[in-house]
Amino acid sequence: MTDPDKPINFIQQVINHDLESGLVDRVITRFPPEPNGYLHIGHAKSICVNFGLAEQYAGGCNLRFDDTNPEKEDEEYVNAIIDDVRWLGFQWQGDICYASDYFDQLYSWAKYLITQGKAYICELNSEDMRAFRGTLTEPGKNSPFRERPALESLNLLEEMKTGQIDEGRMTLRAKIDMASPNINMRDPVMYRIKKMAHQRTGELWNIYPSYDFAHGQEDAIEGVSHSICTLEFAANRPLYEWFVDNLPLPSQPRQYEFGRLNLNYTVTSKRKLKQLVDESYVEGWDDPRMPTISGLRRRGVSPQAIRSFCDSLAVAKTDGVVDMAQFEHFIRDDLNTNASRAMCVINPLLVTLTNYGADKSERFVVAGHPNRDDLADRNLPFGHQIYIDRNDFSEDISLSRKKFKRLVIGDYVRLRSAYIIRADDLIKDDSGEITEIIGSIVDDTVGKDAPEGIRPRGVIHWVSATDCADCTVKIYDRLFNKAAPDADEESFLEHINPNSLTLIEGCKAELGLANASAGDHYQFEREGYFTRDSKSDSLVFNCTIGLRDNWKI
RNA sequence: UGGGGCGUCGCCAAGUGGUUAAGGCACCGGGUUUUGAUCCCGGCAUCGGAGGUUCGAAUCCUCCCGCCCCAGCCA
Repeated sequence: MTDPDKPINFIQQVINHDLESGLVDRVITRFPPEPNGYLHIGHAKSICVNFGLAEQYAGGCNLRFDDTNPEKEDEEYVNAIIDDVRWLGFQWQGDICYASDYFDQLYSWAKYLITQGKAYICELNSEDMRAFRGTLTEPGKNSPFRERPALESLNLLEEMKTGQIDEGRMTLRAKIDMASPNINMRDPVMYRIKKMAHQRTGELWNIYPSYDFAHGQEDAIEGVSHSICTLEFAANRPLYEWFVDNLPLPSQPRQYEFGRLNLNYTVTSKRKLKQLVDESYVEGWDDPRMPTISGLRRRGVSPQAIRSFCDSLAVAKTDGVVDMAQFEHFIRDDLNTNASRAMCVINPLLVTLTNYGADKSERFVVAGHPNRDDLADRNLPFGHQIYIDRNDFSEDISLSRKKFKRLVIGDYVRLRSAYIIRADDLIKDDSGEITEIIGSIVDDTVGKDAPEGIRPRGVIHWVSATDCADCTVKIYDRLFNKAAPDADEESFLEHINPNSLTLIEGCKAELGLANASAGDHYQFEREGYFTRDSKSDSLVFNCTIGLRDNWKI
């Protein structure tokens, strides 16, 4: 799994050092999502880093829900996250962990800190607390409650816990340093009152621990050796360490930060993705245009493509924006080697083959993949009438064969895996639209080179007009038409691409496709990669991504 | 502005005093091809800036410039 040629990243350097020095004997990491939304491609990187490290070092990785704020969290998200991690192919160590499982322990550690004179109940309201905190350039001022006797704080904390104090009236704060240049160290809140039921602990608690008071201790309880998070938590590290140093923890985890993944032409912020869902800009968290794991899955992106992409990313401290094209490369790369080939005519144009009897028919057995015989062969019916794509025919006979490698009247083209045909005539309706092409086959050309004197202009796909499956195809474009939708002042919503979804009905697919199921990947030859939509009962295919298209006029 | 972090090709990114400054994506040429796909060949940077140390610097020092994060009882 580990690429020997891939350079060692800075976290691996730290781990190697910790292992050699004996500081650590087993590498334990963790992926700690808050269940307040669905996982997205950015989380995938974190998942790959954490589970990947555990795998490389034969350690373990925990899946732990950081459920310390019932206000934003929901069981729906918990289940979706579990599904996504599993779908990506990762297995966590032991049982799933929850911060809420540690609420009792956290609470007793809070009391311990009060006893040590290192925490106190503060009655400043949020507005005053902000004022007392100072600013980036000015130090803060001590809370008037800072020196309150430990016993008093202990009693008040108990009252907070049991619901005797109103929300917002009090907090438990760590007594650190109101003059610290690091604002996170200016007596941060450890517990706040939230008289709210928690999806796992119910009505048991009226107070909930803050992220800072919970995270490092959760890591310590679980024996996490390397707690890897994203760059924005770097300023919280001194606080993380302060709790680790001042509490009688079972282990001393260390925090390391790396740059989170950013992709252009999309947003990776749970808050923004939730807004897109809540305000119906998309159909849901799993809308195929969403950069969520579930959206990518429904779109037809494979777990392996996501993992390959994530593995291609550097674990470093630079915060860059990765080009969507890089992700697309890995999607195509995976699909090209794994997707079965098939034919589907998206804009059907009827072709009647005059020299192929209406009562005649054949079946061609065709490979499912050009270089993989483990993928099942296909059975393609052929007959008197077929469909080709309207884009594969042109009335302009002046187009050079180099410029237009498709069908024109009087010239030949190869039907993929079938006959060479010639277009002889066309029929139009009253409005001037072409309704039918009249053509003919060249005998004995299936699976054989073109006979002397006949040079097909190119190869086009087709489907039997009588033996095919009607289907709908959904083509997606980027959700935003600006590379950095959330870069400037105006809302990212201003940059939503109004044409991100194109629905095309009346497409004609080769017969076998009628049995496709969601999760199967196909390459519709000359078009792109598709998968059956998991949310539709009828035959609907989502375009995962188009084939690369290099030709220019 | 106080603190923390980061600046190597259009994008991502190796590089830890001596290399022709990896690799991938994108792009541009050319070849193969019953998918204008795939595949194959080839092209593509002097390292944010200015000084300095050194026989020698992307790598060390100094100053400057730019970008990101922190002033939620969010995570």
